[in-house]
Amino acid sequence: MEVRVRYAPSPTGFQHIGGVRTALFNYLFARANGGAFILRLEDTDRTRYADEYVQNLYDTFDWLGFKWDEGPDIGGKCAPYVQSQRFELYREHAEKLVAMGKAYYCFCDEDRLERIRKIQTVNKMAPGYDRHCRSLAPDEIKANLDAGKSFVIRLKIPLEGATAFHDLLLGDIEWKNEDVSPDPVLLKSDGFPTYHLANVVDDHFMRVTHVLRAQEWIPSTPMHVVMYEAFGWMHPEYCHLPMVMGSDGHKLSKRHGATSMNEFRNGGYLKEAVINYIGMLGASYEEGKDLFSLAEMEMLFRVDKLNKAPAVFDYKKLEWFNGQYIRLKTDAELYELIVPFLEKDGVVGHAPDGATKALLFGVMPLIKERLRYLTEVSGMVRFFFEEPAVPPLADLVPKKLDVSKTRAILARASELLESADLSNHESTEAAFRAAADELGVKLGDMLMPVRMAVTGTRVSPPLFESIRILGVEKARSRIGSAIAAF
RNA sequence: GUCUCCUUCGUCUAGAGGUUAGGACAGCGGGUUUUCAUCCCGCCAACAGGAGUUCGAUUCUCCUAGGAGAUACCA
Repeated sequence: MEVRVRYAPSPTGFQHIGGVRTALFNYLFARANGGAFILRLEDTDRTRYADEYVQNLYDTFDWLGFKWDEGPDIGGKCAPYVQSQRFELYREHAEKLVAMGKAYYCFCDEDRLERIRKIQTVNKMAPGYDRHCRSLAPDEIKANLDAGKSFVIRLKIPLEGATAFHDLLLGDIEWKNEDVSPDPVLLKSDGFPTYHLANVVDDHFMRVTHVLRAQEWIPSTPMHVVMYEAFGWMHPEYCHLPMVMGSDGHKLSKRHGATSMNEFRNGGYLKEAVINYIGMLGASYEEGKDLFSLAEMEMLFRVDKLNKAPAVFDYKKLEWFNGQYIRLKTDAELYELIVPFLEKDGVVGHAPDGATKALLFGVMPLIKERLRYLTEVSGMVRFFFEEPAVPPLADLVPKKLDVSKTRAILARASELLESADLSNHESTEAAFRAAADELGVKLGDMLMPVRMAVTGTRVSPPLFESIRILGVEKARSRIGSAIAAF
């Protein structure tokens, strides 16, 4: 039987780490098993829904480079893949369960529900519906319906016994029926299905064979199983994925730092780093190897490689992955990645001209080893495009040296640069070293004032290369400005 | 509160009934070096606790503790 899995996000927020990870694992599972990966939009929560979230979903996965085999945008044999477009199907099936005596109309309003909740809390009882309408007489139901009273449809959870299911990762899990949520709502009063109904109906009709989802769904799995049984359907295989936690051990959320993929993308992360890191969170593929491409993970993914315990999201380790992948890029690739950030920061104009591009290509090897995030690029290369402010004296003069010495260093450096062959590192460095000796200072102390004058910062790409790319004339003029400020 | 799941260095993890319990990130120290990085080397650091099974348990079983998740007309 063909393996079919799905990622079924609800467009009620921006795509975040947790969702993307669930999507990744489903995607990998499909690829590793030669199956199909389906995207389904679960837009049944009309109060939290927004179009921009749907757009964000597409943008995010487009960026990551995930492709689904069936989905709202590309169709497929089980279309439509948007739940709001399958509206009738759910209603019909909810009614069907009522007809079969497996579900019932409930006319309890918000107030009554609120009241019983209050009583339950006061009496320290487990909160939940009291099944009041489960035993309504047929004529009572008919009267309510005829009166046009608003209703929901609730699933009858068996009052006794237990419901068990097998989890591919966790093994056998059994729940006493009395501990299953008492008669969950299937169809809301607005006619929309709840997640539970829509999920089960769609997974059935879309012939989903494996449900890989976060462990927070474990408690609702028994009610899903009850529903499948009520319908007389086989339920899919379940695999509940370990959750992603923040550093405090709680479910990862905004307060732990960036969580939405937007933030990572705008924050200068590479998709390869994010995918690699997320794919390794709660899993391992091969001892002694850390870097895995998406293609490699597609080959290697197996459920028994997953860990059962929740995993803490480590931004430091992601940062390391990011640096690794930046270093793996060719100059041309890195250039493409970096330009949007330079444009955004106003370092270069839109659609850089040939000269700018050539300059940046020259700079690429200098910054590749230094970037941790693409966002850092502007700060590193700005001095190539803009005149840095003349540094204050205090920053120009190296520790232990005085003003006149520094002035002499700058003058001498400017002189050396005039005749230096900057394409030859050794000779340039040798010349500066000799000059430093002459002046009685260390090479580092000789170069730091020059660095400050030319780049405007204490930390910069290698000086000689930078000057070569910038142009000796510009460099000397900046040194001149610094001297003039004394 | 109740139910369910989970438990190897700070973090992500490998591991097997007998190992000096391995790797990676972080941290610390050192080397290379014109700054910063990169790169290289080294150090620190873990089997939650208690019973049981066994010649031998970190590994198997049970209990305890701790953690997490769920307890909605949200997913």
